[in-house]
Amino acid sequence: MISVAIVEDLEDIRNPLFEFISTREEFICNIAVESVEDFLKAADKNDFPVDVILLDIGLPGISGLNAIKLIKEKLPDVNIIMLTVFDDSDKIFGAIQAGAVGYLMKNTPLEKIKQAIIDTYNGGTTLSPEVARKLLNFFEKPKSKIESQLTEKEKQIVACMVDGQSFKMIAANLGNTLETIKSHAKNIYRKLHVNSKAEVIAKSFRGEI
Amino acid sequence: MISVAIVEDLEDIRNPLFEFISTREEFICNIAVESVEDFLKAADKNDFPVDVILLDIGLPGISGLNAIKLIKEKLPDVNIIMLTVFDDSDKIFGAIQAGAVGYLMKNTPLEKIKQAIIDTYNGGTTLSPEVARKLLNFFEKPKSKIESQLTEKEKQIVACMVDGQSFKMIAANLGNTLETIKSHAKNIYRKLHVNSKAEVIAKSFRGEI
DNA sequence: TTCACAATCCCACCTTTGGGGGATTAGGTT
DNA sequence: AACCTAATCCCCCAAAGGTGGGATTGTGAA
Repeated sequence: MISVAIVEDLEDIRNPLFEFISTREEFICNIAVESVEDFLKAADKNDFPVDVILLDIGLPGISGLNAIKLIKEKLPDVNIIMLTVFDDSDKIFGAIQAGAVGYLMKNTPLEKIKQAIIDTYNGGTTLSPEVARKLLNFFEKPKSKIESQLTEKEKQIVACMVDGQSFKMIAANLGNTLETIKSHAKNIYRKLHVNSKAEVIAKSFRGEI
Repeated sequence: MISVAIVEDLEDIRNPLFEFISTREEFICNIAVESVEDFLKAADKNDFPVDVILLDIGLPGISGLNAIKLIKEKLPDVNIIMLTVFDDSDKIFGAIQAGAVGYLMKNTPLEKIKQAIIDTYNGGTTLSPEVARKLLNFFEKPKSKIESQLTEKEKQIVACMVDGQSFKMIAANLGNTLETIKSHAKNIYRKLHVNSKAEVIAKSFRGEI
């Protein structure tokens, strides 16, 4: 019997999923929670080892993406299948690199989800067709970088931000005043549609710049 | 209606496959041949554009693997699904790099092959679970051995920081006060020898946490 | 039983950052 | 000439972040 956990904030999705899985004789579902925080708590109390986790990628609070690393530290051998409504390739690659082994759209028929859990448990993996094609495309030809809309100077400043430098340090390093760097930062935020240095750094590391 | 071609030397496999596909109303099969050479000849004479090819990877003469390149020169937009009896990762990667978009074991049930053809035609792809897992393992980051000195709670907060969240947002998401998060942040900075959120995010993305 | 430490919260004070205005200069386009 | 943009700098003010102190509770190890 395969022990399955569900981490999904929307009741309309979590409840039918729980209903389905807990009534299959192949599965047992001791954990069906709405957040990563709740899952980590539940996993501590649970006697059954968790075999497979169905994890929403877009959870509020700790996102499913960041949760993978946290969960794998606690449960290194668990198989994580990501659930998503979007076909978001950035998140797909993030999830894969973090160690997820499956990636399904939420509208996947229940019978296919069942098969995916079984395949995953047996060391296979299930990707929705769109996700699989994205992976193959990655291999076929090195991805063409999206031409950044940032100017040369702005890219330099982003690079300094990514190093963890304060505006003051950036100004010193690039030979400008603090005000100049602040001014550039404002323009960078506008172009990237963000409003903090933290978001710029995150975007940069995700390859979105 | 999807035009499907079959290139497979073994009659025991080719004939049932042809029987199945040509009797589905979704498909038409004008080409069911035993070699790549025959396929290329048939493709010239055929009026129907070929949409999907089921191609044996281990053909005598020109192998399926080498055939991909040849076929794609003549029919650049065709979708090639490889058929194999072996779970041979070298051949898998070769086929993918050459431009195949699907990879199925020959013992795959006919209904799944049907679905794979439809998915492939619609821009998706189908990999058998074992093949998919191999691909994912290729992408997965080797996990760092450095045991994090951060507590569970602290790791959660770092995960939120990495998402670009403000302390206020983190407090709301984790159900704490702002002061609690600030207090944890202080401890995180001390443990990681940094003094800003930006540095924590940078460290995290570099896998140094 | 002490002791350490994680987790929770609070206050005060200061620095950094973000958003809203500007301005000037230099370089190109139309 | 009129216009745009990049790059440089300035001011002000509010929001967010960082630092240095606390306090309390609970758990688990020495």
